[in-house]
Amino acid sequence: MDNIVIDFKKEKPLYLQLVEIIKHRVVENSWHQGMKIPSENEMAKEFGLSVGTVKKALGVLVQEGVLFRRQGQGTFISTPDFSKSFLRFFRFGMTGGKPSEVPGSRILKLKVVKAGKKIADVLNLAPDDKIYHMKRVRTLQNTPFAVEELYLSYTRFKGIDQVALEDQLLYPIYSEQFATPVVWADEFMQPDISDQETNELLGVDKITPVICVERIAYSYGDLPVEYRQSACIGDNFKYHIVIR
Amino acid sequence: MDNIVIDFKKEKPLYLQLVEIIKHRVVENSWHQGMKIPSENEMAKEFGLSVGTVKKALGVLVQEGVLFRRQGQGTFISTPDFSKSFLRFFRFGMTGGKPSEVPGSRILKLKVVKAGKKIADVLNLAPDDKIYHMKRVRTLQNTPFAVEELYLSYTRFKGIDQVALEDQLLYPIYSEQFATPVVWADEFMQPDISDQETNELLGVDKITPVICVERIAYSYGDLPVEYRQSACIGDNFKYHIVIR
DNA sequence: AAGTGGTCTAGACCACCAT
DNA sequence: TGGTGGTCTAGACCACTTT
Repeated sequence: MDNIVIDFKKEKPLYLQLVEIIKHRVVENSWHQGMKIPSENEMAKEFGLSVGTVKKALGVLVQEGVLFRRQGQGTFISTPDFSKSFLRFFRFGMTGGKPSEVPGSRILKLKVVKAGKKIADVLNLAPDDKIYHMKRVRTLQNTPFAVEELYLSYTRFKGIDQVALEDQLLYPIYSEQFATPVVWADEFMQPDISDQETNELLGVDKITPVICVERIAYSYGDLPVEYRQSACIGDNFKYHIVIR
Repeated sequence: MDNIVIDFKKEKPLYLQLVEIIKHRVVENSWHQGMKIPSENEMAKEFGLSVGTVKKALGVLVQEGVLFRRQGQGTFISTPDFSKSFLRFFRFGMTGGKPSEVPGSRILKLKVVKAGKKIADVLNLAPDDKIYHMKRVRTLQNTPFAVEELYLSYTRFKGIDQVALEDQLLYPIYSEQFATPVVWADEFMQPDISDQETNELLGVDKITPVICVERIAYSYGDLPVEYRQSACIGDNFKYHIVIR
């Protein structure tokens, strides 16, 4: 089952085969986030490759963000970098660029419901499967900036309604209490204008621009584990990219 | 003046020095877009480096998008890739993902004015310097989707008011008629709600979400050559990123 | 001092493209 | 056929970190 050996028949470059093997080990969680992996020399021996080929494979994985390396220490499994997230703005951009404090959260609702067609599709479940449906308001310095609806697989996160979630970041909880680290995510952003209910929850009194962010968060093996819809106050939202 | 030689004293890795030299040649335009550059072997000889080191330098430049390589043919200077642009969406996203036709443009205004403080700052000019100020409506299938204001250095683009710009893409004109290719760009995106004038120009009759995109386009040597503000109908705008 | 990754070399062989 | 980039090797030496 496990392709633990390199195929020297040249059907595929050796360094790309090694890339696949390493990714596979990360996916099946025998190597986990932050962990140090074997050195170049050890892997060269293990797979019968030259050090140069191993270096090349590791270089690819560093480029892809799967690994990071530190001279004199070793090679490690990365955690995902949310610095490009649309939501990140609210944590770092609103107060003028400096990293500010962790946002607060007030839970409005956390119930077990049936997934339904759309959510089931996104989370790769059956429509009749049970899910957690959470609704919360997020704040910075006690000022609300977003209303979020979250959808989680019931079987995977069974018991999360017993955990204190108020003012907590969720991904460390997924990782530490449910053995489900988030390793990458897809985000979609759409502009809209605020409706009555959102206005009330966000404490706004007239029509304002709103940023709607959808995020699908994935764990190892491209397994979708969380679907999230956020409606954020768009007043000061500004997103930046560089085109090269 | 020209750092045409590699310094072997190890103040900096040799391959990074070569990266700088190649970038410099691109910047000063002695190597231009699309052009084939010397082969690995030639460069190794020219600079007294091993082929491996040249390969590494070229690999970095491919990663950065400065070069692309084709086996059996050679190494070439790239053109920038606007596929991540916020504006690109309107060309490719609105009709359902398939590449649709080039957007049309109706010029509303094209005048020479003084830069003023803000534009001068962005375009690296003096506030009293003259600039072109253009305003145009952009359309897809004869339906307006954006109002754009553009600002261009007068000295660099002198005579552009004599060129037929209606329904033309500007960057090929900058490149071919004014020897000023756009090689990268900075974009900022902000949501807003439509005002009266925008509504009229875009043919909308009530308050709708609007996406405001600012773009600063740069030529070789990080020289800012165009500043552009676009107000786009946000109704169907959806932007996607992957976080790793 | 031992182990790590980072740089660099000089070669070999291959796949691909133009002629 | 000759030139190009793509892969791979087996070393050497260096800079950095930990023990």
